[in-house]
Amino acid sequence: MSSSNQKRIAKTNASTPAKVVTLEMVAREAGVSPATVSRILNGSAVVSPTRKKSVDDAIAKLGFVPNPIARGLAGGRTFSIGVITQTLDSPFYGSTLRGIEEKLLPMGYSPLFVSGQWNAEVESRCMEMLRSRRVDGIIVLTGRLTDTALRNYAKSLPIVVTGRTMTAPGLVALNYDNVEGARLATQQLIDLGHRQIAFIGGNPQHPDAIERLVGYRNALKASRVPFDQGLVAEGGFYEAGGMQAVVELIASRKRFTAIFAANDQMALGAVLGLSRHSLRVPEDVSLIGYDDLTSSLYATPPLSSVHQSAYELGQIAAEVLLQMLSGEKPTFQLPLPRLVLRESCRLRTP
Amino acid sequence: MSSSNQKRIAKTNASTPAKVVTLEMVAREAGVSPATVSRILNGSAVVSPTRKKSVDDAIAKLGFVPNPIARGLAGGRTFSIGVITQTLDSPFYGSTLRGIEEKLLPMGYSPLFVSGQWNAEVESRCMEMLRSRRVDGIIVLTGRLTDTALRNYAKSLPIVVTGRTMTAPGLVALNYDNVEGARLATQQLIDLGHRQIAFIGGNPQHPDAIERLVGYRNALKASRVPFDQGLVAEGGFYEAGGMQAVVELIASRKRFTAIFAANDQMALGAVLGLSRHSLRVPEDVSLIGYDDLTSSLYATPPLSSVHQSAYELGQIAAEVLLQMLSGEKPTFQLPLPRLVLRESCRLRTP
DNA sequence: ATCTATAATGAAAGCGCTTTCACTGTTCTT
DNA sequence: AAGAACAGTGAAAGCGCTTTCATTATAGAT
Repeated sequence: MSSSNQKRIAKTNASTPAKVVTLEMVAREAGVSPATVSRILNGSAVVSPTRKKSVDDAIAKLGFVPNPIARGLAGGRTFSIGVITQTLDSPFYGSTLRGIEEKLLPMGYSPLFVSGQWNAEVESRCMEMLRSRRVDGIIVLTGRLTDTALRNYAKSLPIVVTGRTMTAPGLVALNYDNVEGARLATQQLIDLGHRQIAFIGGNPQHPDAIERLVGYRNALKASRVPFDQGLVAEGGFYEAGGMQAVVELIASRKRFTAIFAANDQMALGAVLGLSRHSLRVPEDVSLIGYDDLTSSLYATPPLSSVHQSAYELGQIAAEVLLQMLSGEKPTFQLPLPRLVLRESCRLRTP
Repeated sequence: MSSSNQKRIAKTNASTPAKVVTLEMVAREAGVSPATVSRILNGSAVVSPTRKKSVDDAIAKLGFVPNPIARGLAGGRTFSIGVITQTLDSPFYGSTLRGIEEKLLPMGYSPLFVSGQWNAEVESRCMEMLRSRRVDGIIVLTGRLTDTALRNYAKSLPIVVTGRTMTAPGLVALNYDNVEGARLATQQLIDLGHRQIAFIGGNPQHPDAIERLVGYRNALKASRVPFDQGLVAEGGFYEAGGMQAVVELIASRKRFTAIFAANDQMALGAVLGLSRHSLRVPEDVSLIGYDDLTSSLYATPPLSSVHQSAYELGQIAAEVLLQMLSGEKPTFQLPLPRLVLRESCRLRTP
């Protein structure tokens, strides 16, 4: 920061002649003390209706908007919520961010989004940054921090974390039932007559990936279909990996008539991989994905998928955090995963 | 905000026993005045090397992190940048947000993302919100605000806006050359022998949509291919619209052998629409999209598209704003749109 | 009617930083 | 060698709020 910098700022401000209305001006206008105005603003004490009225009038007349910065300094509350997402451009979490924003803004809170990039160290830095910005609470979308680390952060700040199952004081974890979702998808393929069902998994360190594999295996076992490690490939949760996984699967000469991919992005990549070998979906291979992205509805063919509303997840996370901040005991109900059948899977043709 | 709320907060803070290191503690530790520490932090005045050293040591020893809230109140600068995007879950702008974040964070600035939802009124509210949060500058990603409105906001705050061409004091506009990009795509289809080239446009109020139509027409004119209004359909920039547009085009019984879609999402929808009528890409219809989304690379077939880096756009926008904030004259170079040829278009088969 | 508990208010002290202002030494001038 | 100019520095006054604390007015108790 050069000093010329500072000067320029000063100049910019000068060009905006004292438009800002302060609480003190409201107090003077209403003929009360600043303390009274503050109390009305925060509902932190009872104020006589007479004064309340005159203050409200003054606020309206002057168009007063409280300065969140000053509130933050004085009161310790900044009305901002830190949100650690992993990448800002994820088709899945993007909707979650939208859900969070939509719940927060009407309540006067602003989200502060930062990307952890699926990296515990980066996430820690984000945490520090958010704390230094004095956010009132934090929402963590999955990520790679250890439960212990989170538990620790939760000592100083209310936290809502998605994508894991754990409990700790000052922390609530929100998790969709991945095992059940994966079971549903696999069971559907079994019901369609498929027996050689390949599984394209995500990053094996990722809890979602692990749980979905479990669901896949559970379904197989329930129908006495033997599990075959050779039918499991890793796709890293991105399109490229899904495509690569299919290519490897085919190269291994393992027979399969269906694929369950642990997310839609990999499923989409798989479609391309299959087509490279002149295999069509669903004529030659049935396919089910996971997440039910908006774009999956318009894939060719439209992709069957396990729906879990990312948007709703965001809304719930925000709501829960708001409840924690207001001292209520958080209550919530996560929707169950459900299978959305479209055209990417069909009866096995013998 | 109930008073129980306040109490709860107080309690939460109490459980974090005075971990916060303040500038004053650093000053005491280093044996200097707070003013000196501040000057070192901001580089706002020359300080003797001796004291600088001892202050730096004290900062390191105590692990001091300046409180941006207090800085905001005292200095008028919050080191936060407002970013008005339209939806947080856009596959295109998502990358832009990432680009912005990556440039801002290392410089000590934090982005504050808000969604304008392609609605001028909502955007105005966002603007007010950002101003009330005292952001140091604002980046607007396209949006629907009038140029006049922006010009006005720019009087009190440096602004960078993308997706339009305009000039104003305190404002810089960044715009990709949509006309040229659309011309490139259309020309390519013409070069491949196509003469009946349909155009699926976006929302006709959207400048991008208008400019891309112009580019399409320019290319036709340059090759003396007559323009046919019947080959133009509107797809609203989403998959659903792209699909719908194709369905209508087919229903109108207009012949066409190629389609240029004004963005990839519509192009992807178009693929599905075509397949509904047993038309394959590229065998029966050649297709080129716009934006070159990551997912387009893994579409089946991989989609040819006009590449314009959303990510880079974000980076440049952030950089330009930073330059403005430091009083420099902003310099930048927007990359030209370029055509990325993949498998969705081929020579016309007569 | 007198005393105490309670409700409603204002004065004033910060929150953690920046910035002006005034004050010392130094280094140049001439 | 004496005065001017300047480089470093600290004291102190805020920034716009919240929150204690003390004070006064009012209701309730005896």
